[in-house]
Amino acid sequence: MIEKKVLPEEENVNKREESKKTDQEASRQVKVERLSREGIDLFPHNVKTTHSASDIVESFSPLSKEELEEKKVIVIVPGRIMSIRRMGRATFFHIADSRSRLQVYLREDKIGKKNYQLFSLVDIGDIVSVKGALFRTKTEELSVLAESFTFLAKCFHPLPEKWHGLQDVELRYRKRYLDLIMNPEEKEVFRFRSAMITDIKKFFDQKGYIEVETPMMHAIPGGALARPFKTYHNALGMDLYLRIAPELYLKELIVGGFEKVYEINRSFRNEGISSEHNPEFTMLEFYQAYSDYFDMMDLTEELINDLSLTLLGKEEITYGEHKISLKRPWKRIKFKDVLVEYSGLAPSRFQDRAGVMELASTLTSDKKSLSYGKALDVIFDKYVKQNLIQPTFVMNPPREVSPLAKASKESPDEAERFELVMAGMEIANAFSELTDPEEQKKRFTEQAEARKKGDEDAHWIDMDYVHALEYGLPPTGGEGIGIDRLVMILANRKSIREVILFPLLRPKE
RNA sequence: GGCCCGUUAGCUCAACUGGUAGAGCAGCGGACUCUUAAUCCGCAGGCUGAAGGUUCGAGUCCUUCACGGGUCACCA
Repeated sequence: MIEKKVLPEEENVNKREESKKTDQEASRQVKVERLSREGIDLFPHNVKTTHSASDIVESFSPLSKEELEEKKVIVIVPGRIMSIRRMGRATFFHIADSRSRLQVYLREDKIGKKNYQLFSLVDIGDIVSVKGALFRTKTEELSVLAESFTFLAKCFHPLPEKWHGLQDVELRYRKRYLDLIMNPEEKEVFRFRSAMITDIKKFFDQKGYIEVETPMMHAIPGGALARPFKTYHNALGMDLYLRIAPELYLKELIVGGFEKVYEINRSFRNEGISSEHNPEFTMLEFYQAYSDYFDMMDLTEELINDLSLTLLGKEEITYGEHKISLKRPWKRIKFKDVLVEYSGLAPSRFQDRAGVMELASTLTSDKKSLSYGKALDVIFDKYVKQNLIQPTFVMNPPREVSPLAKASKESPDEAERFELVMAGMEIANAFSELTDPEEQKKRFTEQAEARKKGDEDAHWIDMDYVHALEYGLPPTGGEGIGIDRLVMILANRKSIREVILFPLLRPKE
């Protein structure tokens, strides 16, 4: 009885799946069955190849028709079929690898009637390897004259349109593989990203830094002002938080005697999603003993300028409608001056504290925890940031919003800290690290009070970290750079989702 | 979370003030041995994101919901 009840349901499930199949998928299924009947392995374990399509394009493009004919280069080349042009007893098709497309010319008289018939069961999207000699067509296109072909994988679904590619943004993010198959320029973005990270590592390695890995799961989330993701460790029976920043651990390594450390890895913040925010994002953080935030400014200029020269071969880049010059030196301006200069607000408006507080309170819903320092920060975000297109070091923000930075000697309300803003986006954040344990404890206590008042982003008290400081942290400059945003700027992409392979989306259905 | 916009064939897009849902590519069948967005002839493909409502009649108007994009808020 039970089995009978279960079975029809299963059948229904299968039927539903089958009825979901489109006519095109059904037709591919029929081909699969016919090929299997012919004893053809559609998913072989391996394949021997001699070249990739890119290899061939790179190595043989300079050769003329005659040179190719004379050399008789036989290749075995794999690739995904991107287009097919059948013309009776001859067929042209293109195969693609990660960089290049290569044309294949297939003739019935060359590969035999039987094989030519089998090829009629090949679809766009299938992965094959082709063996044959290189030649040039009448129109001079470098091509393979096929002697044989082998299935490497069957594609069960039709590919998106060959001319327009995949346009639907949602589909592009949900099925990134389709985006990558269809839109080669998207592949370039991720190739660029990879090259950039390689160069960053080279840059720091050459300067004597060591790359380290610190925990991603923290008992106390620290190093930034942000809301964390919470998780739970069963065996230890404890709550853990995904890190919001690696900062505190990296400074503990400086205490431990590594003078220069960096880490490139994910941090996680449980906050809104936007074209500039993904809940998990990649941050570069680096710390250098015996330096301060001025040294960090120099280093930052050098790094980003280097990256642009190495990867793009220029110092002037285009970002959307803006031209951005990365020529050194970059603008350095104090936080309080930038407010006056770029906010568009009358300087007099910053003269009385009450007026500033009032203005800020109209800009934010979070009024409970609004202090003077926070109020200035709110005004900066709302009125100033978007106007800073050229790279700008905004120096000495309020001390109150910088609980891990040294206070400025001359103006104790300010922090020895800067934010690097570019294209209206915050790219980096650095300070002369606060090294005095007593002062750090005081700052943490201030933060705890702010938290009590409802500031959910206030820093947690981390006595382990204070304890580490008690052993002596030398004067240290430290910085975090948002890698995703830096890729956005250098690769000219307007959304962070365009530079993260799998951005977070709500599951559909 | 607020507001605005979008969701139509596998893909890219049409469909006027409510009146029979269409094209290109892809697919299927046929012709074609140098094509390249191949060409030519023919065919098939849709519960218009989901659920309600208004109407003689809804892809189109209204409500709710889902997902996405933009923007504001939040957020370094």
